[in-house]
Amino acid sequence: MLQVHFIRENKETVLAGLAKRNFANAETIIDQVLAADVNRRATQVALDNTLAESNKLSKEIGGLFKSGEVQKANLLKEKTVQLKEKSKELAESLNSFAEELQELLYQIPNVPHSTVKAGTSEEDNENIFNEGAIPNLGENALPHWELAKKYDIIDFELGNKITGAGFPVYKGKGARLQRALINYFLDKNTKAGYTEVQVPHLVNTESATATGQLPDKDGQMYHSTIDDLYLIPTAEIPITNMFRGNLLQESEFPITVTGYTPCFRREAGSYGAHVRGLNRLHQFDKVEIVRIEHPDNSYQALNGMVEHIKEILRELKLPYRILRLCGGDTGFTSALTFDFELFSTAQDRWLEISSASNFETFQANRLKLRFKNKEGKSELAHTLNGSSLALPRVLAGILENYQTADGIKIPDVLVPYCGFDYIK
RNA sequence: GGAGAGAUGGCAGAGUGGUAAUGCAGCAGAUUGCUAAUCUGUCGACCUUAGGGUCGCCAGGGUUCGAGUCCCUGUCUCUCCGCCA
Repeated sequence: MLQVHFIRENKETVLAGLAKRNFANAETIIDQVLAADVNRRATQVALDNTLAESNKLSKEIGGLFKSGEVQKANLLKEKTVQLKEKSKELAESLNSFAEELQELLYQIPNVPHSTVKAGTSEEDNENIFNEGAIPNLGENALPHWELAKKYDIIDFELGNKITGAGFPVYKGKGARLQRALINYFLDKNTKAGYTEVQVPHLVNTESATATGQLPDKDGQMYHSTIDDLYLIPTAEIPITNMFRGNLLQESEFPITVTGYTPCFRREAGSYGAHVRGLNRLHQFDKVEIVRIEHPDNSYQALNGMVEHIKEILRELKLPYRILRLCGGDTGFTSALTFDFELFSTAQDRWLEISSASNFETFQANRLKLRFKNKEGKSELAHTLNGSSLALPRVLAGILENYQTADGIKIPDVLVPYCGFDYIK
């Protein structure tokens, strides 16, 4: 959520930013925000003045009672009754202006960073980095869902029986490889200074709202209505909300946390060949990194996250590219997002495996996550997160890119974690 | 699930109807021959900035001229019991 005073003081910047996202009716909604803001403030001033008068009278009445001047006191009492009615009306209208303002602000996405290009869809994303050799697999290369069946390591039908589509069962060396990846990722992250946590997999409405999944992505999360809890679509929610409402000292920066969780997504509206196999699941595993940063350092921190993820992919020897998302493809809450995609040779397409974003103060505003700055004032912190990494597509990439006539070769760096070097 | 206790500023912790003590931490300044001590101010949010004003003691209502304090509803935490991995 953008801060009202930021919009008030930087209207043109906000409009230019929203234009890069192709955000419809930006001007209209910004004007509505500004109007609601003016109304809210004017009403608050009127209310404050009424209450001030009322408070003053109450003090006088107190004094009169003490000195025994009951008649005078009763006269003043009548006056306060009128003031009370007036302030009640003003309070109600203040509330409705504040609510209106809040609802409008919830609809406005973050202002993209200056380096973000305008664009409407993934077609407009900028490819800014490529690394890793694309293997030559020959004509008999199989997509991962065939390999999974051939070596009996992932059972999609079994998942269908137990739950439904998009809930695979990993078996034998498939399960072991999955666990190896989780451990490997967590080890890499903790070695880079991230503190490992295990967090709840269900969150309340407040948490989901603070990181921006609600109200924007309502319907994408599984919702346990009886307890009003949501299954997490990403560890970003519980981990970032660990710090909700906190007032930090500058010396506490940077805060760096990593955690492994399953992620649950309804993926309503997804269909077709692109959702085959592991490409799009309702439940998948992911290791996440989250940073809370001083505003002056957040972009440097984002670059650090990108370098960190690069190193992991380098070690796994997987061919990948980095995209800087265009305005239209950047998430609602993000100011700048880099997507990592690995190349699946057998499918001949790029698969998104990580997304690293700087949210600046957008989440912090809802989280009320602040720090004391050098002037002793409270200031919003910056929040960032990235996947390091999402499991299923990395698994798909390994199965497909490492397939040989003798079976699936395990990347060297994972062999100690797996305890085997081939899946045959 | 049953019973009891509780929720106050960044933290700790007073305050049972008259308008939020105190300590620690933070920030600013003063002073002193010195890794520090001492003193002063500041130290929640919003509005307005010339003063100021308003709100704020878990949330939402109510009583009252006036509520941290009294009443109602809800949420959460702790203790004990029950159930259970």
